[in-house]
Amino acid sequence: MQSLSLDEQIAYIKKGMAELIPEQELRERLKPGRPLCVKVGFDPTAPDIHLGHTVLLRKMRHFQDLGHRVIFLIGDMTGMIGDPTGRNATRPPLTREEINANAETYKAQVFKILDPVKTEVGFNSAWLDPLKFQDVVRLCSKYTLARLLERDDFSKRFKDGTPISVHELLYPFAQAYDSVALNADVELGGTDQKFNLLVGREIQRAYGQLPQIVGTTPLLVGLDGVEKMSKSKDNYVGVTEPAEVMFRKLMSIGDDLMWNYYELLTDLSLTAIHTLKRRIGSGDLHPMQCKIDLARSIVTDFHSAADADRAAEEFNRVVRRGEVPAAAPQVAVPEGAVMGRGPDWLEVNLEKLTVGIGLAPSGSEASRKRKEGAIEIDGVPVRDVRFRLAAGLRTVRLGKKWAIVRVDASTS
RNA sequence: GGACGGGUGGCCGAGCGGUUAAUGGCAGCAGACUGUAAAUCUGCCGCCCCUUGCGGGCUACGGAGGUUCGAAUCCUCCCCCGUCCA
Repeated sequence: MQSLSLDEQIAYIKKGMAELIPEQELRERLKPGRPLCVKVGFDPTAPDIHLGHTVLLRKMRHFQDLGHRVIFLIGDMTGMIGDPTGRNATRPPLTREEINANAETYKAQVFKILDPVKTEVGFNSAWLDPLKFQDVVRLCSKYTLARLLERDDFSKRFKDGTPISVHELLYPFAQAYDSVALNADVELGGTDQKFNLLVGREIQRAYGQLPQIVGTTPLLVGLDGVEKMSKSKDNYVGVTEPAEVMFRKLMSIGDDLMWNYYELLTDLSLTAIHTLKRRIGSGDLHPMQCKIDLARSIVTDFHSAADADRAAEEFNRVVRRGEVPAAAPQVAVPEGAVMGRGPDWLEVNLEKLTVGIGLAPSGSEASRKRKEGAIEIDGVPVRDVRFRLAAGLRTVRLGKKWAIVRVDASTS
């Protein structure tokens, strides 16, 4: 990787990046070939990582690939302030215990992307804690209120009359001081972090350092193709989800979104991605195959190639051929569903059965689905309430949910 | 402290005394179609019971009371949220 030309390095870095400010400075600093100090701060609030977060992590990894030092900085001190970014209200600060717990969760998930050997994990309390009041005053003297109010959320809240506590104004300085403490060459963050990252440049300058280069990564669009990926929108893929689930979720994205994901969630170069596009255009590559490859690549990152193969196979079997999933749970007929018995059969109430084995959330829902003909037993839609199940293993399906039901007539 | 406006099902948002489990949109679920999808079309979209019926019951329109044969719709008090004036 280090044998790449300067242009190639820049291209590698710029791929999937929203902004690089300023690119020319990065070029200059890359020239001597010394490892740069790349700093990325993480707010220890929401440690449940999904693919949206991995865009930034992947970019960090790219810097590692190029031989640079990457600092994974946990903002334990700033977490106590509560980052006002994107908030229209004051954020409740976290306790020490919460912060520590979240930091651990982070570390457990983050190394699926980052190279653990090349990653330095740090806490900004290390240098923020010992600061004296006069140090803080000195830090604050480097910036003006007017500039601070340029920031969107501050000015909006100020105009609207929503309270802004003074300590919130300090947040960008704390973050900027991190850059000073580390003498960072580069700081990365999401596009929403742009303001804070840029303050870092000014403060570093004021402390006689070379201002850091700022790189922002775009927000990842969620599976729905519209809103940004977020847990609350339920359009996300969590990095700890099982391979099969990840695979299936990824296959559900629209074809257009696939290119965006290729750019932000794989290490393929832009030229390689273009080749794929061209091959689909010429009919040489099937779009579905292309999406399968994407899903496989992402699943491999968080599990393994073998898991990805298994997931792909499972996808083929269940979704494309409509066969029973390997992971379909095997369950007994719930007692409450049994209406009658024979020597080699069991008569069940279909609605109670589907609820009892977890395919339907409520009796009413089961009843509706039954009337819609959505309940299948051994591949045949069943609309009868009372249904005779032959002894043995019966597969019951309601939409995407499956269960293998063990029908044991002999036991009374 | 004062003056208005508002709180409806996961969300947005109609309804303003009676076919109202509550229009419509979004989200969701199922079915059809397809290359998995997306898009499109169709049905569903509170819970429970009986069961295959335009069945029965319960709960629901911020909370608590009240008026009425009957209230999400009217009245009273309370809580909460916005806007404006002090």
